[in-house]
Amino acid sequence: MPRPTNTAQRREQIVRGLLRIMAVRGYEGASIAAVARAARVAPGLVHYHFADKQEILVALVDVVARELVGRVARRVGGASGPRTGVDAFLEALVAPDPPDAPALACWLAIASEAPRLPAVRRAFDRAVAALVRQLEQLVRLALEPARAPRARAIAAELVTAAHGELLLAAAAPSARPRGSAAASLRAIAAGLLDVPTPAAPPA
Amino acid sequence: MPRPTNTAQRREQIVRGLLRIMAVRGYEGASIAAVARAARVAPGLVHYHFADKQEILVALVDVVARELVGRVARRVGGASGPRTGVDAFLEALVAPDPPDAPALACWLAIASEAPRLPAVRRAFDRAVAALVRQLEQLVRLALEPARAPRARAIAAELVTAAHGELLLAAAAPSARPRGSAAASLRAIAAGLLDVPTPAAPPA
Amino acid sequence: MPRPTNTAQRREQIVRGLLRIMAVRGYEGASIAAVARAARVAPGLVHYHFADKQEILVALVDVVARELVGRVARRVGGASGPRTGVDAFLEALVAPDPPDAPALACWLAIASEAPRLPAVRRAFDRAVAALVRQLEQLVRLALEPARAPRARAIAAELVTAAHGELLLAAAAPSARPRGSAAASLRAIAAGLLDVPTPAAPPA
Amino acid sequence: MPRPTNTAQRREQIVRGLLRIMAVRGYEGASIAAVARAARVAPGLVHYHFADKQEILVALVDVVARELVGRVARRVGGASGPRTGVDAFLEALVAPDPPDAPALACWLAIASEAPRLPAVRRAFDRAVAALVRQLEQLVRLALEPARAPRARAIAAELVTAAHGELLLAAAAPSARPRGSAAASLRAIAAGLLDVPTPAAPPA
DNA sequence: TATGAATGAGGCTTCATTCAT
DNA sequence: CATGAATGAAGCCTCATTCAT
Repeated sequence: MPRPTNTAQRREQIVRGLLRIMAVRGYEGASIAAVARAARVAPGLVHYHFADKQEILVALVDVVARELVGRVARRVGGASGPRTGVDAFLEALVAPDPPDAPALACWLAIASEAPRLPAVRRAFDRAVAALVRQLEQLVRLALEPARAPRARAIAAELVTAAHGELLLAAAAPSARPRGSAAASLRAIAAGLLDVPTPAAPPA
Repeated sequence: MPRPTNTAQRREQIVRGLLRIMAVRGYEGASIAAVARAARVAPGLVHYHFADKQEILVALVDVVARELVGRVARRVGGASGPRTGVDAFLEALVAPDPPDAPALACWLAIASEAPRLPAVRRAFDRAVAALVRQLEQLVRLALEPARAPRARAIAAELVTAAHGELLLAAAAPSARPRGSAAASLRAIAAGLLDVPTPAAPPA
Repeated sequence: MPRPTNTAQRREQIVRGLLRIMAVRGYEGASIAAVARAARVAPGLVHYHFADKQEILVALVDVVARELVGRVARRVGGASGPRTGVDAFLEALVAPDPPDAPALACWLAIASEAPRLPAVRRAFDRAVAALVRQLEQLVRLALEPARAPRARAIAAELVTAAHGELLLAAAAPSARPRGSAAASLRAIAAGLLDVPTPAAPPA
Repeated sequence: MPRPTNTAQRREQIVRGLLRIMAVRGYEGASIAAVARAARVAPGLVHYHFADKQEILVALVDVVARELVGRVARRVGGASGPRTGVDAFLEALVAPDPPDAPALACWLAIASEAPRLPAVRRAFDRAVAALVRQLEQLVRLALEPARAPRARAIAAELVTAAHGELLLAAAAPSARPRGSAAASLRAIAAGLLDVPTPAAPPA
């Protein structure tokens, strides 16, 4: 077995190349050549390790998702109470420390492609579901026991709202009020955690 | 003065061609040729009426925005009370009647391009701001007077959350709980309208 | 209707570009760029008039087939008797006048691609069937009336043998005896026209 | 003298890999990677044993030729009379038992490449010449002594016609009459063996 | 000998944009 | 205004070949 495989590293390297380019130019704007350059790799090598461009994107979903989950966990770890756990989680999603900015920009770009790329959608969908479950634990802690069954739904609503923040922060920056997106999410969280769900309107 | 100009109709026609294609294939996927075909217009004519592809997209933002606002107004008009006004508004954004589906898909596609296309971003930003102001009126009615200054922020938060619903409904359809996106938004609205904003954490 | 269409001429022009290149380098060896150059046309124009490379090839089958049929008809027209009609036909297939050489080389190249390209196979199949029918008429004249029902089969056998000559003349030039391929075909024709089909062996 | 060389087996293994792929996809369609996979060999090894792709093809000519000759010999061996010997030979060429099909498909693919690859053409040419000589013996037995000098030419004509059958069976399957290609060849053989060559036309 | 990674040229195709009519 | 052809620059991908191990 003369030649040990280094596929895993190379794939990661290339995926991170896509991350860097895509954060700035989006998926369609990320040419294979640019990705290869960013990954410091010969262009031909990209298709040696990936069947096509989309496959890199699918791999990227997992990489970025892992980073998100990791970062969120780190921030939440430092939170002092149940309520602050939820807040820390949401803040991690929308108010990145500078080094996380590319990953978040990328995350949004991925979401933008997902509707039209089934394989990407599946991967993204799984990753979002994981985020929701992660948040669900924190929500459960912050919720009075009687409302525990709502934990999942509330977590999903918060994750969804956070994605709205991500989207509009990038796409309509001045249409929303001053103040951090995190503050908005805290307000929403507060509302969901404290108020019982209203009955549906009589239609 | 021979020939009355028909530029306005032609532009509209072409813009609606883009709308139809873009709702399905996204912006990059909408080739000028396909747009022209959808608009039943010769390809060459497109660049007679628009300097470049992006200009069509910018025009599209206004067209779709007008439709959104119109539809929202129509639905809200039928609402019986202040609270149902807000709910109707949100529902109009996320639960389209079938004929509105393409416009909403397009809206999301526009939002996805906005971060990287300044001209599009400006137009989109204006449109979102208009939606926020429109909702602000309804929120004000549903809010006890003492909290009126929060109306704008709450409206913005709700519009933002609605965009999160749009995004994840298309990009991560199974990661969120059963039930209509509208119900989730009602829950969020209820929380925001009834609960005072919590103080920021001590940081 | 400002701009009259010239699609037909351009398509022909491009198809003849393919003919010239393919006669020398085969189908895979005929790059779109080379074809465009041979046709004195910009590379991009090729895909304006043809969906893909294969479509040019399919169009080429018809063009070359028409030429073959035409040339054969011309040569046969000069033949003096029924037997010489058949001979002239076969000679036209395998012993081209110099200006016809590229078309015949191309014909063989087409036959070589046909097995793996269904659309090409269909077109080629039709063209060969037409040749067979054309020859059938001549065979019928040369055949004693009692054997008329064999005319079609004999024509097919002769066309087939002629394709064998084409193939081996190009692929195994020295494996066959001196003397023109035409002479060999005359011998085969003589045998088929004069001798009743033998019964199949008892197996 | 450590390690006995296994070069011969490896080459054979690789050549048979090419055979399998080429029978289905043709020469250009047979990538080195696919051949290596079919041969269950690492891609890098291919160019250790062969200087380039064409060299594998040249080697393949001999392998397939050997198989053809062998199969023909086997079938002819079972023939009862001189005439059936010729018939058996031709049948072996055009009506393969199922396990021989890939080799014949490959044979045709080789013939298609030969015109443009001199080294391949030489090898193919030699192989065809060998087939002709093999058939010549059988023809001689079936021919009345006075016509013995024609044996070689007749053999060549029959081999040529058989290649025509191969080509059109693959490229124009429905343009020829029902019934086995073998029957057509029997008819041609009968004609050539029984009828004296006609004089050339007066030109 | 053998492996699997690496390279870089080149092919097909798409497409925004321009232009002659 | 309108049409349809024309252009040329990329883009994605394939692949024979080379190379380090």
